[in-house]
Amino acid sequence: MPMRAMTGSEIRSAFLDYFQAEGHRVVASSSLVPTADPSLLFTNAGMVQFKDVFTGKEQRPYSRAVTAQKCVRAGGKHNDLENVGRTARHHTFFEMLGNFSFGDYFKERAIDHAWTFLTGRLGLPAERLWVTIHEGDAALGVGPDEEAERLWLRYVQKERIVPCSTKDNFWQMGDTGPCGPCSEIVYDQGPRMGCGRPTCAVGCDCDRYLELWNLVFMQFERSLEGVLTPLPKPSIDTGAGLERLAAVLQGGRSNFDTDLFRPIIGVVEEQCGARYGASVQAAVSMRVIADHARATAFLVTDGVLPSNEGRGYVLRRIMRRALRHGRMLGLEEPFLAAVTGRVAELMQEAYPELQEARDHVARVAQGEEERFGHTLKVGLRLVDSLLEAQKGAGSRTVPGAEIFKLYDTYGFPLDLLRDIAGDQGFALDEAGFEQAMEEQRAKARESWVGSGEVEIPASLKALADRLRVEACWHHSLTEEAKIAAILAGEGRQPAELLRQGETGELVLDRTPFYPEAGGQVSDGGRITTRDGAQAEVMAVHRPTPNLVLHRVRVKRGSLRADATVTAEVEAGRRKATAKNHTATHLLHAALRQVLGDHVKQAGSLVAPDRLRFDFSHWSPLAPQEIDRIERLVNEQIWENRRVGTEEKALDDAVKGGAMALFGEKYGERVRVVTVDGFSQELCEGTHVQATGEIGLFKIVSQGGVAAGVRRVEAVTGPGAYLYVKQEEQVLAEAAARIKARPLELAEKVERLTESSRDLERENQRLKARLAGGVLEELLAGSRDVNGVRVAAGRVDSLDAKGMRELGDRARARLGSGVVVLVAQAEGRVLWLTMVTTDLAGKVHAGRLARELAAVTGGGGGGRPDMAEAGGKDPSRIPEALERLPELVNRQLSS
RNA sequence: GGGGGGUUAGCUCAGUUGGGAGAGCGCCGCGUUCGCAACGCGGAGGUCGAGGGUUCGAAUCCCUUACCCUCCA
Repeated sequence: MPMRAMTGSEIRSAFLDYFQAEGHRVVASSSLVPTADPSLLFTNAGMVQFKDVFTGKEQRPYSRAVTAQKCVRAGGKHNDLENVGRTARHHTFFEMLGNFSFGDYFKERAIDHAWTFLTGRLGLPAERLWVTIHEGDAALGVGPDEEAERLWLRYVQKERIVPCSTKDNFWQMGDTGPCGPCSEIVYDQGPRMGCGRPTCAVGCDCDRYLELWNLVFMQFERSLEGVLTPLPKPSIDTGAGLERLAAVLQGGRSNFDTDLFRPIIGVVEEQCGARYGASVQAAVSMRVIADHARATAFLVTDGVLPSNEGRGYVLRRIMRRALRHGRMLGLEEPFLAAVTGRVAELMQEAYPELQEARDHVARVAQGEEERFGHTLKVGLRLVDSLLEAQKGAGSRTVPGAEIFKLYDTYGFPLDLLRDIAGDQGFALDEAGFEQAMEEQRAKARESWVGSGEVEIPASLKALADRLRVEACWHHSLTEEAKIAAILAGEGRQPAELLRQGETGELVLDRTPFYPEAGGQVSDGGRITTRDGAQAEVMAVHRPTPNLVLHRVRVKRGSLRADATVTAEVEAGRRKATAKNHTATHLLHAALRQVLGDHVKQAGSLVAPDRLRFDFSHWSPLAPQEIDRIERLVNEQIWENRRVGTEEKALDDAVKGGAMALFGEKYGERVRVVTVDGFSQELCEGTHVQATGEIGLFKIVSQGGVAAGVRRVEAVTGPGAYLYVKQEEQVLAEAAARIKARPLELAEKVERLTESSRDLERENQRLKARLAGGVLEELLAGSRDVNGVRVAAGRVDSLDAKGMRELGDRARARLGSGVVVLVAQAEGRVLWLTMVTTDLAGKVHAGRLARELAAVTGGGGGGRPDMAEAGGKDPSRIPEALERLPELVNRQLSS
């Protein structure tokens, strides 16, 4: 027996070492963001990165592998988020240890290895281990897994081999594909950890019987009809949770009592000044924070940012839950970054990327804490006024609809609302809330149409399986090729012939056309036959690796399947695109040099006329930063650095420092594009041979795309020249208009604005004086209508604002009366009517305005004391004014 | 993918039947003070996210769109 329990780190190494010694390739953990699998939110098991290997779609140069895989389980089908912290075993982030056989060894070796490792290397007492096997399933047409039972009997007594149902012990990847029975190794932690019920046994959901390791025996292929046929070369997929192993070996009651978690909890203890375990509630909060901080650190490191949809939303929920528990511990100031920092320190040996991304993670954490703080602040205000209103209405219950609105629209945490309302003696209508919630869920489900994956039509799938296209785009622009297939019509059905004027898609056996990929747009060009037929290539794409589709329009003649054609790429477009693509790599490297290593590509467009680059970065770029980036890129162009490409193994490429991007799918062999001494990136695109060809690089714009993502657009070569030229012209023209030299432009504009402002003021003064005169005139011309003073006048020199000011002054001077102003401006009529308050109820300004405007061919209205109206016929203004006394009089006498 | 809410001065935000674009803080100037803070007076600063429509008239109503917040999937 070892004197000291193994640490989590030691268990991980022991596992990898053990299987490496047994002929397994140690494969690095894949990103938490699954590559090329839109159906999966996060990597949630060790086998995810080997999916295509199991189905045979992908080949690897090894047939046995071992991994320690980072996993996240949150959101999606099994949503355990609410359980984390309350139980001993639930986590959002955990590490899965797994060994894999791809058609190599099967059940016997898998069982031997698992047993030997647990009892031998880890020293777990054999008498505490139980195993489960699949009991068989008539519906599936599968009998009990007697083979596994026989093999287990070599190590365990029959009493400790428990048959289990399909629900627990039969694994399948999806509705179709590889599947098979599983066998689990269970550890008996003893009665002190159990529920004490007489029925307690393996499978009980208490903590006594702990599932340590799941062995999946992939031995069948499931067809669409649900029929299982044996696989010729069955495979093995296993998974053991590192946290559980550590808990068992270190003798703790929970996964949180291991060295994987205690140091993280320690940081939380320091932050809030309370001891872990002092109170049950506080302990839950500390566990939640520790767990969620791990998930946050790993997810952000793998390129996920908190947002309001998809993966980012799950991350945000995890982070906010941690923050909420922080507040429950009395932590009001940002604390999460300190905790994620500790996670990075603790795990850096196994996951060096954590340390590299540490500052980035801290910034993201801090940003989210600020945003959450804001959400709470706004929410608290709303809660206050809501409770106030309820009190006013004499109610002591908060309606479900209001709770829902707070939660749904403003993101206010329900439990916090419960606390606040409770303190003030309010009850919550939680049933009403649940109902509203259920309605929203139902609505969302209804509209759900499936994941964003584009379905490939069956006809294309069949074609792809049959064909293997030869890609020539990296070494030539013109190729002799044969038309392997033609697709035409709405359903993209195979066709024999494509006639003049028709559009369709061509499959060639070899092609020089670059298909749209990695942000680079596809080539254009033409396809011709010897007998003079000609088609224009409009777009090229590649739905599967074996299938390149050329979208064409036939200009002349017709194209026939099996015909021999000449495929010719438009060289100018290709060249311009290549300049922009290489420039994109230079820009990416320059951004990282100037802004820091947290800059990661988040999206990219490479077109012939421009390039667009999205990347993770927190603040807008300062003008000086843009200058430095632009200059750095241009310096590389002036240096005329060589651009080389090279094929190598993915591992070697990454070790050599090449930039690999998340969200991209890479095979075992990758293409590395190197700009000597400056940049190295995995890339399939087309590039220039030396940076000098780019000519000139100019950033055209920069802006934000989403929180934490910035976008830069730039042009190169002739495009950049044109851009600069245009700016020069605009400048020259502007300068010419104000008779200045371009260099003096700023100064001269400054002087002009100043003088224009002076003139403006002078104008105001004159207008005011003029209005004074007009005012006197207006008052002098006022007349009595049935005991009411009516002042009316035409003021064409004033605009609407001036009229209102004049009207106000006239009304004040009048004390009691009616003011009517009318002006003609740009062929239209503008009316303003005002009535002093003492006449309210006698004369209505709105009605008066409407009636006056009607005469001049318009309409209008307003408040009883002030109204505006318009019209279209200025020639009738005098007529309208003449009718004014009559109109006023009619209102007075009605 | 589907809901809810938002976008108004440098910042935080008001702005109800559609009819004067505002407050607080900040900034500049003047006053008060030995000086500072505070205070008083004055001032600069607004494509009311963008585009279309309805109307005599739109920050306000309708449609489209961008972005942000938020919930659900």
